[in-house]
Amino acid sequence: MTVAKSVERHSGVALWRQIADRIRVSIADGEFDETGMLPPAFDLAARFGVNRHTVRAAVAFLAEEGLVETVQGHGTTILGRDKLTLPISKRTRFSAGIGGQAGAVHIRVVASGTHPASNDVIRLLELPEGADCVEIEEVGFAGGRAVSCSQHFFPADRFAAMAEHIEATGSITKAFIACGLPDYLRKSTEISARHADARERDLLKLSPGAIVLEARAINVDPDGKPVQCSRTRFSADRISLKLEV
Amino acid sequence: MTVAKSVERHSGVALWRQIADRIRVSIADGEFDETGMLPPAFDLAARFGVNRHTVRAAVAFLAEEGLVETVQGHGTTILGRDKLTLPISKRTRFSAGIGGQAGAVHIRVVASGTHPASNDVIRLLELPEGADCVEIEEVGFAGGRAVSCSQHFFPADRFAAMAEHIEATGSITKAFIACGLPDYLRKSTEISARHADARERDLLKLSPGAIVLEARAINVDPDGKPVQCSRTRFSADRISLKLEV
DNA sequence: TGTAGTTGTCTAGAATAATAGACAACATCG
DNA sequence: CGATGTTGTCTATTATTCTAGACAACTACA
Repeated sequence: MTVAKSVERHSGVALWRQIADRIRVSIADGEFDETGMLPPAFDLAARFGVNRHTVRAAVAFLAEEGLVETVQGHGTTILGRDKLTLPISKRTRFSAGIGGQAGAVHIRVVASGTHPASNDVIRLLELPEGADCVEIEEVGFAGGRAVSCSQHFFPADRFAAMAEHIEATGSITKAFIACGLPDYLRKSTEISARHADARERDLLKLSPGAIVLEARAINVDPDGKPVQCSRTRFSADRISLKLEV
Repeated sequence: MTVAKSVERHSGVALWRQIADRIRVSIADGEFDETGMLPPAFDLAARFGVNRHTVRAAVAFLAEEGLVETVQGHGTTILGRDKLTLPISKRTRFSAGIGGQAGAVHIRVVASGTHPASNDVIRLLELPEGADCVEIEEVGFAGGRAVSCSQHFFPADRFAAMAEHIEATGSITKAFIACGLPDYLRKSTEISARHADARERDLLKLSPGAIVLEARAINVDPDGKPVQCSRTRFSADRISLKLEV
């Protein structure tokens, strides 16, 4: 009763996209671990019952994602995609946590602004009614790949210049130091999992249906006063979280 | 910092499909609850920045799914999509559990056969080594919609004719009676959630990325002897499970 | 009854996706 | 070097998707 499954035509999803998605899960399943390479485009075309050019489009898409690398005359190599592990503890730092597992680590601000804090943010940051907050949306990169996207909220009175400092240093820890806060601690972290929404798929270059780990965190200064609340979504493909007690 | 998100071209996903998916979540979010109807095709086309015909394709797709119903000259009505609740207890019966919440309830056999039981099935059904089992794949309907698909395994010695009886009666309970077993009890149920695979999407008419609830169950006769083990996947959109202790 | 608002259908054309084949460019290995 | 196997690029053709516009068919309401 096993059902051989090929690509579906007229499904509203282009063949190359279906094939790319299936190759991606085959890679994740370790199907090509023996050789570390994808089969030749011609073989893949036969397997999926499509033209070689269609497979080429799929593989090109995966190459753009950074999942594979193809070199002319040689073949298509599967790049190491070991999941990064982000330890979460009292002293969680994105860069330090990921560093050593991946090459360059930095974050890039995609949007920022100052505005009156919402009720949630007022509660989480223990702000007075009507206080302003700095909101920053940022994408985290490790080893050249986007692995996370976050929304951060800081009290506007103490951290008005966070956005500039983050852009300059590529690190929240360093930006805190620049704002006169040399140390901070993780007060709480809540973790959930769900489907990536359109915004996350866009920022993290995920496929439809991809799964994200969402961590909602509050950081406090050494006196226990909240300095940051944030909502970070990690691509579940690329990151696993390790809770340290 | 809100980001207006329109449809993506050249993404490998047809525009009508993207639009259908977004309308589906808008409905789920209650966006059209005031009127109970979709906006006119012309308005939707403007909202998504596409042609009216493209929206029509999306709405036709949703209509085929049974999510909406459009009538000429009037508009497109959103159909009631209250989730059905299936109580799970010692005396779980699909028909009886769903009945009363939805109109016609029945199951349809899509495949069946008798073969030597796998190791898992031998263990679960407590069969002697090398025994045969009857395997049946079936889709459950409620109110005209497919809500579940299942694989069932029965000991072949006692229930050789299950497939015929199920096809004839549309009910497992009745088929058991026809096989001389007037009563049975639920021994165990394990529940998990995951993405629907291609087979499930096909049988249940689900979209890519849809989520299924998977229940693995064992039923026993009044003497405690296993008579059935099964793996049922419910469309998480359409069914919720209620555990009764 | 008639008017406004809506969906259904038809035609046609443009843009995109997929197929097909030929050959060039490159890597590897004997 | 030369043979083989691979990817890259080009052209051409077909199929599908999307756009565009016109008008018919239908509903609802005054």
